[in-house]
Order: sequence, then structure tokens, then C-alpha cells
Amino acid sequence: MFAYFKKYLAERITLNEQDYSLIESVSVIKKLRKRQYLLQEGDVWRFNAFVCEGFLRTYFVDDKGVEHIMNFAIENHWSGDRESLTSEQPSKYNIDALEDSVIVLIKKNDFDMLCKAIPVFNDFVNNILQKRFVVMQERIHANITFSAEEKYHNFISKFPSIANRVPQHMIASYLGISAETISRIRKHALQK
Amino acid sequence: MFAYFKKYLAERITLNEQDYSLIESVSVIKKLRKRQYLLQEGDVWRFNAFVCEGFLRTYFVDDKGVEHIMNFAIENHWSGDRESLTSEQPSKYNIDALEDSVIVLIKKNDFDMLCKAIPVFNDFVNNILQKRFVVMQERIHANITFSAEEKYHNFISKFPSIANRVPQHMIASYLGISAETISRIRKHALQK
DNA sequence: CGATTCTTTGAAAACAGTCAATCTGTGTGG
DNA sequence: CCACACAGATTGACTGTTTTCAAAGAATCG
Repeated sequence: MFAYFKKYLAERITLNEQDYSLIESVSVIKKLRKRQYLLQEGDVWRFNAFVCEGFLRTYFVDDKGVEHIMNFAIENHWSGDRESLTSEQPSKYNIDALEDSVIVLIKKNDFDMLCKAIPVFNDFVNNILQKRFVVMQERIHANITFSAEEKYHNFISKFPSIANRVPQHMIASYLGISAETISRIRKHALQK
Repeated sequence: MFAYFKKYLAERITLNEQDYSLIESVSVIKKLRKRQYLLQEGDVWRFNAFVCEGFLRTYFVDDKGVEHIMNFAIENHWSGDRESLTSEQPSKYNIDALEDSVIVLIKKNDFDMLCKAIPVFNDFVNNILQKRFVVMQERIHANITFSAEEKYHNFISKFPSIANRVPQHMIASYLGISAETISRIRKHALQK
């Protein structure tokens, strides 16, 4: 199972066998059934999580009991709650599996150790952080600029691999619009 | 003028005089008049910018010519376009001064050098990045969860120091709602 | 097949945006 | 010092978008 993570790394950075051994020594494989929680609101999140296979979602529940999706993470992407991780405070979020999944967990301290021990790994991680930043910025851009229709079309063109793996109402939740509106937007688009 | 930046650092991390000298040696002071640009759409952004005094705003202009504010940066905060900085591509954003401002500019390469040379500085910078992350996450949260009224009240309670330094229509632009709507929300709030 | 989840649809209501006009306060130049 | 321009804020009337609620239809899974 660690092979997934190793492959991911090998395709992106150059590490020697010693590095891989070190990484593997602190990696914990976890399998999740569909609907199973990885993190529940109120718990402290203490890991970095790499998705080998499957599909996770991060969401929170508002005062009215409505779920809002903060993030999706498909295979070869990272999940977790960075806020809880750094503050060491209970998380506001839930993370669960939308499909059966296999993930690699690395404890915060171990992860920091890896970053110190393997400079290339550190640079790589920082690079991912930068990219994540840009993605969030673009999401904010879309949020404050686009109509519901534009938000939807922007999303499916930008994240087709997510869009055709989740039910529509989750896309709606991610975008902050109602499921019915998405349905109507699609109907509209078909009529052309 | 560098004293501002030094004071900011001194209050947050412990550095020796050698460190400060190194930092100062790569710091460029820039003064901006109100309305003056620091960055214009189409230019590549190559710095890290610390605001000593004053007030900057980052915005973009959409297809219809409407401005949307991505960020505010008051004194003791950082500004710039991380996207353009890392990609080395022309920026989509404009940054200009809402008040006369004094800023410290550090070139990307010099900044990286500082991070390598001064581990404490590096940790500090990463820490800021983490916090920035949380702020962006909370903004997305608000975007996808709140009504216009909730967005406004959330903003002024979270960022009072910004809210009473900018005209209302800029708050509206930041939140992705219309200036008139804000006016009506305030009227509503007064009637209670 | 039955149960559950997801999607679609319609009608009404709530919400927010647009446009245009007016009002307010501030600062500038004559 | 006044008159004027300008930017910002408010207001009203109207329009358009999006939500809500409820119900029915379609798809999926065990």
C-alpha cells in the first residue's frame, strides 16, 4: 500500500532508498470504508494525510444543521485540517470517505522530522502549499465574482475529475448554492 | 524606515544584530502616495512586501470592468501576489495604496536566501503562511455559508480595523455583494 | 424487489442586484 | 471664505436571480 505513495513521490521528486525507508517508517496505512470518518468535529487533527486511493471530503455543519463542503481530496492529493493541526485545537470539520479509500497518515512530528531530514521533501511540501494557496485564491475569486451559473460551469471545467465522481448536491454544497439551482442550470445548458 | 520592520520582527522573533543587518541589506524601502500602484495587472511580481505604514489593497478587474477586492493589507501585514511570484507569470491583480504608505520590498531570491540563512526567520515566515491559510479558509467558509447580512456583520466584527478605514463600497467589493445592499443592511441594523 | 439517495420540477417567496436620483461630507481652487 | 466638484452613501422602484418547500420521478444499492 505504501507503494502508491512511493510512486507519487518518485514521479515528482528524486529520493534515494534511504529516504523512502525513512518515510515509510513513519507512514501509517489506513483503509476507510465509504461513509467512514477520518476526522470528526471536536477531535484534534494530528496528521498529514495522503490519499492513495479513493475520495475524501471535508465539510462542516452550520447552526441550522446544513452541511457545507470545504474540500474534496481524490487519490494523489492531500487531506486533513491544517487549522486544527497547527493550533492543536478541536477541529470544526468532519472528514469522511465518499468511496472506499486507502490513505497514508504521517504524524505531525514525524512529518516535520521528514522535512528537516530530507530537504527535497521539504521543498516539495512547500511547493504543494503554494499551489494550494493559488487554488484557494481562485475559489475566493469565483465566490465573489461569479453568478451561480458561472460558478457551476467554472467548477466542472476546472475539476472534471471531481465533478463526475460526486453527486450534484455536493457540488452545490461546495459552491454555496442550492442543489435545485444546479439542476436548473443543467437543464438550461441542455436546451442549447 | 527599516526601523518599522525591525520592530515588527523584534516583537515576534529573536534575532541578533547580524541577522538584522542581513535583512536590512536586502530590504528596499518604497513610499507610495495614495492611489499609487505597487503592482499592475500584466506585470510579474517578484517581491515580498511588508507594509510599515499605510494601507494597500489587491484587486482584479472582471470582464465587465468591475473591480473585485481580493485583499487588504494594513501596516504590519504582508502584501503581494504569491501566484505571480511562484509562477513567474504576469499577474492578474493590481495592488495600490488606499493611503500614503511605506513598505519594505525584498526580492524573491533575497527572501529565499534569508530563509536559508536564518532558520528562525524561516519558521516565522512559514507560520505566517499557515495563518494566512486559515484566514482564507474562513473567508471561503463565510462565502459559501452566509447571507449578505451575515457576511457583512462577520466582516466588521472580524476586521474592525479594516472596516473603519475603508469606504463601504470596498467592503462590499471584498465580500462580493453590492454597495447598496450594505447600505440597506446598516439601515436595518440601526432600526433595532 | 424495496429502500434509499439523488435529481428534477413547479410555484411562491425571499433575497440581492441594478439603475437613477438625491443627499452628505470633504477638499480644492478661485 | 465661498462655490463647486467629487467621492461616497442612501433611497426608491424595479428586475432578476436564487432559495425554499413540497412532490414526483429516476437511479442505485443491497
